[in-house]
Amino acid sequence: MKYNIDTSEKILNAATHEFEEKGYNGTRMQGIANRAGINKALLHYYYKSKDALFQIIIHKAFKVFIPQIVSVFEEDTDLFTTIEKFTSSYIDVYIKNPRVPSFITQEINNNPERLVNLIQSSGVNVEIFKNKIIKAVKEGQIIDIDPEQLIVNIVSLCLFPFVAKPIVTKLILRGNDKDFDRFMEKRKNEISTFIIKGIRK
Amino acid sequence: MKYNIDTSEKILNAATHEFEEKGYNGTRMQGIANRAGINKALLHYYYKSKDALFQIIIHKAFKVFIPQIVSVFEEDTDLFTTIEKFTSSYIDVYIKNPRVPSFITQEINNNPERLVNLIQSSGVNVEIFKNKIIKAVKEGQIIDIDPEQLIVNIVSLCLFPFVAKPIVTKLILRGNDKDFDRFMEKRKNEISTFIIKGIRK
DNA sequence: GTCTATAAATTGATAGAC
DNA sequence: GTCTATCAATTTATAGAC
Repeated sequence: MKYNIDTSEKILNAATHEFEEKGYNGTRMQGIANRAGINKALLHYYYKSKDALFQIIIHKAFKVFIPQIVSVFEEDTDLFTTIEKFTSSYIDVYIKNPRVPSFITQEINNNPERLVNLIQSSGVNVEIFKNKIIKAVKEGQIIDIDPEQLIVNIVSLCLFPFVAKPIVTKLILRGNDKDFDRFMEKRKNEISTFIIKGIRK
Repeated sequence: MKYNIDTSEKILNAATHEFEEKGYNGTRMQGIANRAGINKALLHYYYKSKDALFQIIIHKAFKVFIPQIVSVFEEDTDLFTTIEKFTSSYIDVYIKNPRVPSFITQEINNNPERLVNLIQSSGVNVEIFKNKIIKAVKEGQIIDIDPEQLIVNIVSLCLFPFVAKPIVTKLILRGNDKDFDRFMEKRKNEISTFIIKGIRK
């Protein structure tokens, strides 16, 4: 056998954590090796280069997280239900993977093009969501709001708390990680109420 | 004279741009020198080390941006006016300095403690804002909402679009930088309406 | 004050033994 | 498959001439 699947997994796991915490430029191959309990040479045996390793990880992240989001878009329900489902499942994904939003945010800065391409090739189609909003406006269910503004509102309210987690935790909640988790659990269930109240006619 | 103030400024300017674009770990002293039109040795003559340079810049960023925010908190106006003024001036600051939110976000990941200390020592007191919200709830002006959730809502809606600028621009607006600027100008004037509608009784 | 040259340390990657 | 040793390139920082 050419590869030890267990070692391969250990490396991928360690690398994921390192990249999530420190970003691409902040991560050291030595750091990944230490975390995986192996040495640098073995890293290069399993994964050709730092960049190759990174690309595998970011692809994997999107393979996991994007489909859950897309499926909600495409369901044939009314706008309010879509918003409820989207916010709830979106926040839930990141409660279980709290470092991913920061990871993605760092990648936005380092390589915006790659990220945009990745999302687009993942099959995310914002137009479906836009059309649902436009329809709701036309039918008089919600106030006259730009679909773009509303979408940005929804995503901002879900994602930003994770990106600014230390600030939210220490400065606003004046607490610890447990407090943040409680805060986000509550948010998961309540944020759609805030949004819908803000657009309902 | 020991320092050429003009050169000193040129360096600081170049370094600010480099750090904002590439983050601490992505920035090279050579890159700063190139941008400033001088050489590396002179960088170290004016600023002891990369880290020292970075600290000066991030301190300066906060000295500029924090007071404008704090002042709005402390004004003795009702909650709705506070929200209107805060969102408008907050977004306006970042329209003029669009890379700062990403810069700060990166620093959140690299050194959360330093950032929290910096903000606290800048005199930001969230309690004043919290109390204003609690009072508005008690007096029946707004629905029963957690002050923490509302504050996070407000900040998220203002800041996140800047952090995710490339995604917003290309994926949601399907446009360019000009479109993003228009989008944020509109947002600056309208976002408080959305927030207030979401909490008003 | 500003430059060239170079030291000193770090880091991604490879060679080769076992 | 996994390791030690080492290379080659990069990068921060300093020494010293002008």
